[in-house]
Amino acid sequence: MKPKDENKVREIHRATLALVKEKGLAGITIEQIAKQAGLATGTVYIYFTNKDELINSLFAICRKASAEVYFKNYDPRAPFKEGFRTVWMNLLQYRMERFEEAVFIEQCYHSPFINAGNRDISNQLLKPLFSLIERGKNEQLIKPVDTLLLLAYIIGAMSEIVRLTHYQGRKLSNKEVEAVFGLCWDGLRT
Amino acid sequence: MKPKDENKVREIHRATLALVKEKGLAGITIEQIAKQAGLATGTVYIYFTNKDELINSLFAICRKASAEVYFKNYDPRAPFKEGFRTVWMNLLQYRMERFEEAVFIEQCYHSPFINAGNRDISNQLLKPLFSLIERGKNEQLIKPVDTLLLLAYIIGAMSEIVRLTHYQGRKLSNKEVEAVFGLCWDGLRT
Amino acid sequence: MKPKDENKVREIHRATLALVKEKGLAGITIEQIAKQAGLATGTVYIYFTNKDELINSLFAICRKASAEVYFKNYDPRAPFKEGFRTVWMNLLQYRMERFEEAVFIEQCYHSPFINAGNRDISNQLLKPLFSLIERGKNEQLIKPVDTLLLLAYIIGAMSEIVRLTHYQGRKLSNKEVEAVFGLCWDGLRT
Amino acid sequence: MKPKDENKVREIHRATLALVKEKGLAGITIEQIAKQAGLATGTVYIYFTNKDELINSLFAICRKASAEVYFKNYDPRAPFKEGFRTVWMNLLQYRMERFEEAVFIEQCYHSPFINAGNRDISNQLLKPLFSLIERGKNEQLIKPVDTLLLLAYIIGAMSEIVRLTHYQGRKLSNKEVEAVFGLCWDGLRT
DNA sequence: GATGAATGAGTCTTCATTCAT
DNA sequence: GATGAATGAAGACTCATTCAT
Repeated sequence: MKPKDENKVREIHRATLALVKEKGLAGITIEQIAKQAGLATGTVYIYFTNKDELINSLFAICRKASAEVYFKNYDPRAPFKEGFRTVWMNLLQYRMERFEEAVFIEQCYHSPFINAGNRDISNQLLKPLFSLIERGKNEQLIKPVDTLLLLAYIIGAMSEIVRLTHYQGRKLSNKEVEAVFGLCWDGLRT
Repeated sequence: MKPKDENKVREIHRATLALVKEKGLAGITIEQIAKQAGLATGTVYIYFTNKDELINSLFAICRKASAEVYFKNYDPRAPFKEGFRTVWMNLLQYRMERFEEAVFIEQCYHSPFINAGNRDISNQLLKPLFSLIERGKNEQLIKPVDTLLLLAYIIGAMSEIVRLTHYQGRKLSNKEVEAVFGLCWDGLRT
Repeated sequence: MKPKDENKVREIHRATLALVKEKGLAGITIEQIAKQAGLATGTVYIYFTNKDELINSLFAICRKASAEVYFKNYDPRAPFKEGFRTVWMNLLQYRMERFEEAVFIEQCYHSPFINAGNRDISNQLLKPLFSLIERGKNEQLIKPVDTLLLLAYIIGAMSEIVRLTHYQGRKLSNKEVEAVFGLCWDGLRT
Repeated sequence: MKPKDENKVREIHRATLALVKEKGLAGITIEQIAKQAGLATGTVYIYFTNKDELINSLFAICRKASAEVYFKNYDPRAPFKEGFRTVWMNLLQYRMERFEEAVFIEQCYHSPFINAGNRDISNQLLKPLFSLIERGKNEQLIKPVDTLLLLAYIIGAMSEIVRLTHYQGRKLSNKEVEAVFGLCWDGLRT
């Protein structure tokens, strides 16, 4: 007896991310995913009841995984700016390393695949970031602007920069990272 | 292949934008587009040779249209900050009013529809913005950071904020618009 | 503009009956049905939303069509035996001519296709036959046995005889028809 | 291909009969059969080379089994009517108890599974019944009608009555059994 | 030009069968 | 022998595109 191979779930997810980045959600088929993952078409259906569930589960995983990394090395007793910087750097690194996931998430919004429940859950993952910004505002280090707007500002700028460099086929130098952080921080601070 | 009724072309484009926003590129069919535009399926093929061309032409139009609006009321003799502010406001207004186009463009980027040529052309439309930022850098009002990074910073932040408010089902108040401009400008300025 | 061709519905039904007789419900595919009807696969889906509906509609039609023929030339003022004979002959003729329909109906019972509603409706079609037998019982010409049992007796015997001759590749002679009617009538009469 | 555990073969057959009655031949899969029999999918293939053979073997068994029971308690020296009555009652009892088998046989007849050989063999099982009726005709107790027609009459009527009561969810009372036998016998007798 | 029915290649999904454990 | 995951051919269904009206 061969037990269900939890590894295969990961292989399928990985293959899906790669293909969505390349062709978009509109352009992928189960057969392609299977081939990319080194499996037969039917095998995909052992691990997922259908394409919908495959996409939704991947969506949920991507959302959750990112949230778990954001606060790595974050020390709540350190001064705000230092803590913010840590989290910001984590975010940047994660997004650069996992660009495919960002593309996938983006394509999922406005897709017939993602069900409403999944969307809501994923927003809750922003909460820790939300609290962080609130702290900065309480300490009067951050402008007294609606926190969600501030988060959109931070994440939007970062996403676009990651996207740009990705398509330029390069990485940000350390100097550039500092410069970009400077843009972001100067925008936020009082 | 493009006879008289230029009106129908616009109807089809409009229908496509609405549907892509609702269901994503992955979820739309020619039949749906035709119905939404109040036409028969076959009629779409009188105005577009195929789906590919329909999407590509819409992509090109969206790109161009936006570029044309950016510099409305821009006076090159006015001080830099004033000019930048004018362009920034134009950008913001355009994106809020035509959110569907932003979604469409975004979905197109990783899709099997958009051909390489179209992608390159569209980037050239950024040139005026590019020059504007360069001017700010020359006048030492803007940080000496790679201009493309600065553009990504400006546009990324703005896009995300527009998206956020769109999904919140609201508009930015005048005060919020000023606050957001403040974030952006404080980030950029020396 | 080419309007939906009601003829095609009939073609598809006809093709389905032929194939079910040949291969059973278990052995038919939409592609086969389409080919047999001289259509493309997709065309079948213009007239039926799915295989299920195709089978169910055919089931309903077969049931209804038969009921309409049973009482042809039946004169309620004629003596009972004469009227019964007329109906019995109609039944026999119909079943011999439309053997395929009988096979189809038979296969449909115990199939995943037929939905409960359809089953119930079809039973109501037996009502006229039911009344006829009741009349015979009232006139004390027919044995005082549960009417449904009598109907099952009549129809079961007839069905099997039709089936037998069909597979023998022959028709009943006039003499045989009379003989079989004799079996049936002698069983029923008081 | 048929090793020890004859028990499992029976379990698989039993499971198949139950499922065919419920869903028809068109609706069953090997996986369902295995699950119903409490086995793994692969195990079925230890006892049967393929689905075809599974169905055919079950078909053959059902046919044979029934034939063996028909003449239980039949005394060839008893008067014809008594002997016929014994056989008729055996047939009735068997069909009521094993309704599933009747459904299965019926579904098999127009199916891509049953091979021609199996069909012919099964008809030979009717021979004892055939001889019985011939005896009745020789003794001039039974109408001089083609024997196969008489058999179809007897079995068809009985099948339909069993089916009717089965779907009514009830059994025939002793009185009803006598009444139905009366119908049949009065039809046959001279 | 406009229509929408017709087409059939291409998807998703199922399922008989195989095979590693 | 038993298991159930893996396979891939085949079936249901969709949809871009064509074409008769």
